[in-house]
Order: sequence, then C-alpha cells, then structure tokens
Amino acid sequence: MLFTVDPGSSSPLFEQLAASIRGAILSGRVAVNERLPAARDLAVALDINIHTVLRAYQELRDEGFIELRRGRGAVVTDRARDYSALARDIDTIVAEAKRLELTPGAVSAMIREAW
Amino acid sequence: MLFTVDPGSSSPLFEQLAASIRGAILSGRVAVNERLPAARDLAVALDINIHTVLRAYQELRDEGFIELRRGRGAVVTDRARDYSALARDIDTIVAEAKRLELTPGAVSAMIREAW
DNA sequence: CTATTGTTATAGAAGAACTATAACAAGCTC
DNA sequence: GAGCTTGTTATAGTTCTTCTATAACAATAG
Repeated sequence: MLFTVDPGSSSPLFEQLAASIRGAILSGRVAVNERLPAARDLAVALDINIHTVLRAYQELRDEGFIELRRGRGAVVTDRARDYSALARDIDTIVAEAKRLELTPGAVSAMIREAW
Repeated sequence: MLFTVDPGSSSPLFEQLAASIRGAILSGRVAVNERLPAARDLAVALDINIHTVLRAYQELRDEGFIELRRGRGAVVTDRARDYSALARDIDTIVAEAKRLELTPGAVSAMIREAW
C-alpha cells in the first residue's frame, strides 16, 4: 500500500493519513491529475472508517493539494511545482536539528514561530 | 506576558505553552540558568490549570530544555548552544514554503517524513 | 439508467485534554 | 528547626476530539 497509518501512534489517524498522502504528492510519487483511491476503498484497505479517510481528504483539499468531486473522486491538483529546493533545505534542517539533539516537535515549533 | 496560549486553537494548551517557552529558550529570550515562573503563578497568569502548565514543563524537561526540582522551580539548562545556523535555515524554509503557498502543517509533516 | 463517489446527518463509544482538590516531598530562607 | 515555596502524585469529574457505525442524499461517469 502506498499510504499507511499507525494505529499505535499518538497523532490522530486522519492527520497521519493526510501527512502520508501529502508526502506522496510533494515527492511526486503520485502524479498530477492522478486519482487517489476512493475513500471507501482506502478505508477498507487501511481498516479504518470512511469518515476518517474523508477527513484526511478534506484537509488536503483545504491545503489545495487535491480536488474532491462526487462520482469522480479525489484528484491531485497541478500544485506540483518544483519542490526540490524545499526538500533539500528540509534535509539540511533535519540534519542540523539532529546534531543539536532537537525533536521534530521542537523544530515544528520553531517553524511556526518563524512563520 | 512572555508566554502565551490561544484557547481557540485546535492544538492542546499544553503543547502551545511548551512551544511558546521552547521558542523563547531557542531564541535566547530567556537565558540559561534563568528560572521560569512557578507553575502555580503561570497557571493563574494564563488562566489555565496548574496541571496543564506542569505538563508543558514536563515535556520541555523530557526534551532537555529545563530542569525541574521541588522548591527550586523550572530552570533553563545549558543546552543553549549555537542555534543561529538552524534559525537561518528555518527562515529560508519558511520563505520558500510561503512562496509555494504551503501551510505550516504541511511543512511540519514534511519534516517528520524526512526525519 | 445504473454504479460510483463524495457529502451530509445522526448517534454512540473511547480516549485525550482540562479542570479541581488535596495531600505529599524536596529545597530555600530566616 | 520553622515556615514557605515549588514540583510531584493521586483522585475524580467534565468537556472535547477522535473514531466508528449506519444511512440517506447528490453529483458524476459510463
């Protein structure tokens, strides 16, 4: 399965799923105009409720990554521009943060502060 | 007040408070060996429960940013090394992410993925 | 027309977050 | 030592979020 969630994690399932799909989009593992699995199917595959899947989909729609239409499904928008520079900078930050023995939460907090 | 929380936010109060204090430490706004407000006092000042404050304090202790001792209070540790390089890289990422019209949540998710 | 798919509504269960009180233990000050 | 301050632990209850379950509905595709 392309997308995964961890029922044992402390973060909400719908957030995990949104993050998983978002990562696939940003990294280009799913292409523009490609259709995501139907919410019902993905719910069955991940053994979670359809509403949990839909909540993840709606979060991604609010962020502009996908479009949702009845009958048609969830389609990846053409937001897929050049994320390579950002990905490279993120790798730099992660390495630096690990050296400083920071946690992902601490780095996220710094980003929110800098925003 | 140096530290703030937003009761209307979707994220937990204790996380907000931890993030607020963490940001103050990493940016040097609170010095090494400086004492944070007593949990009881901060609880009154922010109009939240003392346990909510203590949970934030304990999170920061787990991350190594402060030390907690009864009678003495919460003291900032000497983890304050050179965060300037990280801060600069974070500014770069924030600028890049804004240009790409990403959300702070999306960037945080990407960081967790890259971790 | 029929099947597919997201949307909306309703309801309930489980867990996390937050609050409230109170007693306790370690450190500080005098 | 006496007394105050401060974090720690315990207990309990309320509220909110998350997740599930079921069902009907509306737009799209074929």
